[in-house]
Amino acid sequence: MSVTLSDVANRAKVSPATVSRVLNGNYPVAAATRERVLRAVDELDYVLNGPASALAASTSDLVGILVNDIADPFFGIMASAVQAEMGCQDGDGTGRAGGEKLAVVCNTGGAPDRELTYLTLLQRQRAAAVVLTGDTVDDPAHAAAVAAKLARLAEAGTRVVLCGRPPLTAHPDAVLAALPFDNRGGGRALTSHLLELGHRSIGHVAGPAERTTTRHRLEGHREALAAAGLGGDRAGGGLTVHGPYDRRSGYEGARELLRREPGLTAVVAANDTVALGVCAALREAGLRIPQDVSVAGFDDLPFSADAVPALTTVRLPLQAAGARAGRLALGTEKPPPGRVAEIAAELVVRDSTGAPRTG
Amino acid sequence: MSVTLSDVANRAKVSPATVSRVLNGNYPVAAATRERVLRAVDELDYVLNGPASALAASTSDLVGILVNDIADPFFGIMASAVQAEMGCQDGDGTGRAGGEKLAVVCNTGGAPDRELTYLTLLQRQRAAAVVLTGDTVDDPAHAAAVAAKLARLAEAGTRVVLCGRPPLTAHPDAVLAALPFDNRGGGRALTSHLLELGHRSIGHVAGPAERTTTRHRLEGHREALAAAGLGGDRAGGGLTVHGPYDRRSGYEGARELLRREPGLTAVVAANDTVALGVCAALREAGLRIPQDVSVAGFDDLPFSADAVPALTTVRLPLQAAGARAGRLALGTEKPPPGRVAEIAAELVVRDSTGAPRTG
DNA sequence: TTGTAGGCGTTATCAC
DNA sequence: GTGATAACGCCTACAA
Repeated sequence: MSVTLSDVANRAKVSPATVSRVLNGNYPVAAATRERVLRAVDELDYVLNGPASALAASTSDLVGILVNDIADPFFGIMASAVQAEMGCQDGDGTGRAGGEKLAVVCNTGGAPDRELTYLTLLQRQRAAAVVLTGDTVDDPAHAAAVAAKLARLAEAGTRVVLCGRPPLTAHPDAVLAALPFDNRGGGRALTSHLLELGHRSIGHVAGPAERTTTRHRLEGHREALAAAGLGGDRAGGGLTVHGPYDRRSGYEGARELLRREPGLTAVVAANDTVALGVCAALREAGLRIPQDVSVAGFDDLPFSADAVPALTTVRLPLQAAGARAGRLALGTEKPPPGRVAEIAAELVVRDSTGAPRTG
Repeated sequence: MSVTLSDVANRAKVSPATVSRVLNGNYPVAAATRERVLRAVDELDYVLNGPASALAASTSDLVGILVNDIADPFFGIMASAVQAEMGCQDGDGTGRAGGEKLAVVCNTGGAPDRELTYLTLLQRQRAAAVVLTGDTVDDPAHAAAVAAKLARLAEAGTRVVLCGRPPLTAHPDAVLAALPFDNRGGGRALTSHLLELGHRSIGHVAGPAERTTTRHRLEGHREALAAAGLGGDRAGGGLTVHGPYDRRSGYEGARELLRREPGLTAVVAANDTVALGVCAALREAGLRIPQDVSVAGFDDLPFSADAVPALTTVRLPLQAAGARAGRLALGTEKPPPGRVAEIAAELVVRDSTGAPRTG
């Protein structure tokens, strides 16, 4: 079969225990012995049996990252940042992977049941940590189920970190740290910006109706409107449509908004991708951006700066947040006081917003 | 500690072996017994210990997916497609969902050593399968190292599939199947298209110099030029610059090309993202697309259709290729004859290319 | 500093 | 159809 620890032990003329100790490195071993063992490992081309050591140590070196949509750079950037923290640097230049954690990214598609399924799978693997990114379904039953699952994971020693997702209400102590994005503040800043430019008829192509992120961004939007004395029906949804986080949703949403209110002078999109769809629909309707209609996105993904016109949006430090979540999951960084640290959102004004057309 | 198989066995008043059998579903068990066991599992909220079963069965339910850059939709789309295939497929019509595989996405950053490190990690986990996506460094030493590693993995029972990567030259039998993209054909089609439009001075902002994909796309480009009688210096690199697969590379590459050859009428980019950067630089130089300069991308990522102007590019069926690779890795689909099936690339002509300005 | 031995939770091979 | 019982490969007190 495959070469085992005792094979190495025999070759190096030591006990299996000693081999285990040099491999794990967290135990004193004589330099000469270690040398001999390492050589044997190399000669035999030995690779540790992960499952066996996970069983014996009752913990694995797997770290799970849950994302809604891996094909969306929003999640890709965070996942990448988390993974980058998992230290791929070999401890002793031997090219041997030392305290290496394997970051596994799990694509839930945003489906509540898949989220739970993956959590169970990770629990089964006795994952060392789990990072949940993105928002979640805004439903008490699902929230409770996830919270319960996370509580069990935490109980079993898995470190749970929330990145860009609101803290748990049910078992708040189950998560090591939560790094929610300030979606509300971002939404408020964006709409305030539009109001300051003079816009009074602002459409909103929001995200999926039942998601926390959608709700928070919308709340920020409405707070800004209310602060400007524009409450009531208009803020209540007359100029709001919902849809998924894709280009098509923006395209169709904009057409629908135009139908409802041809006098529209600005559109806020659920995110940058949706904003691109909005722009396409607007152009198709013969409207110039921003002369006729202003458009704003959210997230500030890399392509937004290159859009034509360059997109006004709200920057979320995805890379930084992911990196921090990764360190938290690894135990490299201390959790913030209260275990919650809100991530600030920053308004980025570019060329897709301007003063409304007069008259 | 945590609840184990024997706890369930006790509660259900059966032996651990029986519990194992109903959980794995691939063994005859009396309906009544199964019922009782399942109930006990539910009541105890039992979750299988993955490492333990992997150890005993000497195989895990992990499937590794290696990608160069998870934040790049090019890889995100493939990874997502592979992962989508890992869903619960019923083993033998029993209906029980047991064949869940955990797809783990590993971000190599395109670095050769990280590629090997991840392969070792996967080997350590006794992964059931490994899917390698994207291209690789065009270096014999590294290719040999990877091939050797893959051979060991295959030897240990891991199913190896190559998706969008050229077949191995060293241990061709180590991989179950290779699905290389027809980068050469795509490159040829693209440049032919430009030549047919009348372009004679075509710049090329290529990918990283030492990668197989870069080489193949470039070869296609030059084949087309040669076929049109435009060989020599121009084809040899006078109008070719290299850089990473990002927007900035396109931006700087285009500026450099413009400096070398102000009379340029077309630019071929390494991929769609790079093409966006090219467009930005061109516009900044006061050039219209495609009236003054035509631009073409590669891959046909979702945003390309929304670019302004919509990008002419070469479509790679990333989603379909990923799905097929996933099925191959799972053993759901038969490997192609010869274990190699080239994935066709299709020219997509949109608005960013046109006839060159006359005079 | 190093060796010995028991156990981690499952699966698989026998019997019954 | 079901129950004992050995592996599976490694970790970790405990001894030496």
